[in-house]
Amino acid sequence: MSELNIKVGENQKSISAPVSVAEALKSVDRDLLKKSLAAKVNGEEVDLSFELHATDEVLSIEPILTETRDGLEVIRHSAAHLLAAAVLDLFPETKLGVGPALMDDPRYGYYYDIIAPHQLTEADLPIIEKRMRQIAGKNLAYRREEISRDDLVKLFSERDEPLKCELINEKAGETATAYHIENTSFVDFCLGPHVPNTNKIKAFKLLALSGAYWKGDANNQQMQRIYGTAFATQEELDAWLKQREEAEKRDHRRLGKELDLFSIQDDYGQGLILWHPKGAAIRMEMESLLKEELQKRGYSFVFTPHIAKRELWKVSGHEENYADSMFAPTHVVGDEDEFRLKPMNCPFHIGIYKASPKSYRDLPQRYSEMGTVYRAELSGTLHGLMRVRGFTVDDAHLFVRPDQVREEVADCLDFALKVFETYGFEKVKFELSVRGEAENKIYLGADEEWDNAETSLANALKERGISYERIEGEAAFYGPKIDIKIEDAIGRIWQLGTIQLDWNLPERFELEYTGEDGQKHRPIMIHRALFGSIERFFGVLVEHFAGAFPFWLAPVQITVLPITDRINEYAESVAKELKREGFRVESNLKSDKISAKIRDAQLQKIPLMLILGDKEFEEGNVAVRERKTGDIGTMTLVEFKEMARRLNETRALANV
RNA sequence: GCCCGAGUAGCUCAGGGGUAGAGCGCCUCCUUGGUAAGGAGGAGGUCACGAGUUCAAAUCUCGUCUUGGGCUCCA
Repeated sequence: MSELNIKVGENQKSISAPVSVAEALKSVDRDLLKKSLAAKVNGEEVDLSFELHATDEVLSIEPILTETRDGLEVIRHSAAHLLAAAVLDLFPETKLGVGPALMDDPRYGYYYDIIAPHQLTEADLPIIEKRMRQIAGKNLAYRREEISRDDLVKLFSERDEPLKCELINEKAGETATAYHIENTSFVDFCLGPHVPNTNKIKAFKLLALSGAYWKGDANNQQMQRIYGTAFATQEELDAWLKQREEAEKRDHRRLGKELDLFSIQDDYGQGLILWHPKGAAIRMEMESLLKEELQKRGYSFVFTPHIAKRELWKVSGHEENYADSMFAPTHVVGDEDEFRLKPMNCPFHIGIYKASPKSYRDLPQRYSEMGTVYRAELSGTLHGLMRVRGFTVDDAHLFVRPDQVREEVADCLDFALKVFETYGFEKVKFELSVRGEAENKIYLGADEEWDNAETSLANALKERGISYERIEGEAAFYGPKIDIKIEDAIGRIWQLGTIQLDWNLPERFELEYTGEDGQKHRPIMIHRALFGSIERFFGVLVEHFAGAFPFWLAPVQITVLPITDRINEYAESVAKELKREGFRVESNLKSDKISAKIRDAQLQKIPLMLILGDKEFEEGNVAVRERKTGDIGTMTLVEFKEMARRLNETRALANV
């Protein structure tokens, strides 16, 4: 028996080897072992059962604890195995695909892709889940095995698991690792680590069923995917389920209908939005905010058509790279020329730039447009306002000299922060996508150009004191970009706009300006959209505010509620006066009781209600109720107008 | 596009081989009530569409359309 030196946290000690990781941890701290699911030995993830052998070096052992992200990943991955074991148990003919943990998808925690002998339906989920619980309850061990690749392939081909064989041949080295849950027929080709036994998986749930292509490729066989999630404790699972319910309540499709904001109707086409008066009122405010800021920042407004000659899309490269997302060409009867609906606005703004020669003094040129574009999205991907076929981009294209990039980008960042702050998005995330190891990607332009551009973007971010994430290899082939993401009121992340540098289109369209030196130079184009799509951002806002828009955005800002019919006339005069001042006002003259009228207004989430009875009429006052606070007291109409005007002007998020 | 679920009144949904149901909303009447639902009556539906099975289909079968969940965070 020999000695082994281990280090766990600050504790260093020597124990006799060989010894399992579990025993090693236990020798340091009993409680620590209880909380551990797996461990990292010198940084490498291993099971608790992993055997440590004598060595001269000091082994650093870091437990992977239940409550950490790594721990959760182990739980979820192990739960995926448990799911597969249950499915195999119930349907022995099943062929296995892959079953990873999902750590960044708020919807699910893991899945397993299978080829099942019959088509599963939602009714199967509780059955499978029940079997998972039975297996988990038996407290079976997850056993790891090191095995030669050939033996493992043999094992899986005997079990008639063609997909597993394919994976092993692709991924495994000379030796491979397999995991087996004891007393089940489940074996997986898997790196691990896993929980030591099934009773460590305490809180899990199956969630959904879907189709999924083998390796995500639509040319491959379609498999059945079972989604589930798992957490370290039941409390966490319950909290997650509750959050999910909350998200459902905020669903913009549901609220859009309840609040009469917009509709999508078969007769008009899938993925095409009809903005109802109330939705349109909100959109007008959204656009006003943008227009104000655009004007302040020296943008020019332009308008461009919805279709253009097919030739244009050839020059721009869309025909070549983007044809699948474009509506098919169309033409005037009897005419040769073909036209296509625009999927992007850039070529039009380029046309405006090219309409007259530019000197270096003219730059930057900043063109902005609420440009409506059309994209032929696959029917199955359409989703409410979030994924549509016709939408409006708060688009702008800046034509700049290389020395202007940093400053212009910095202003875009200010712009973004200002706008999102107004909506109450306190957490805005920026991601800088730069070129990476060009494996199968051909980056356009010289290395020097790229270096300069990437540095300009990074400097713009730094200059504004914005922390950002740098992502290698995510740049477009034509230039680096900054993506903008925001976190909403219930912690969900939405990818919105982007600031993109582009030297491809200037090249394709041969854009020029005359420099100080009298020579022709090529401008750089910056594509810049903050919302990405007005429709989508509107959807995000609906969910963010849960339909309870702040005063300045609310489609109906004020509703006037007379207590009795005697007051109707006064109520109407108040409503009329407020309308004249530019507020969006309704009045409710039905013969309902005041409490019923209030309830109605509350359900419509109208920010301010004016409750008018004999007293108010006689004194010429209004009694104000705020939808969240309730009664906020009586004031003169003049005072009320002043208060409401201030709410509008400051675009206040709270109404009191 | 592909896989699975769903389509019944304006909305939310129940029902189910033999007069089509509820609540909310809408209209009318009664009620005039001070901060989240007063009462009564009425109108409103080819049960998504098309075919088939049947004496009989909203119901069962098939197809179409629409809609919802999803379609490699890589053993």
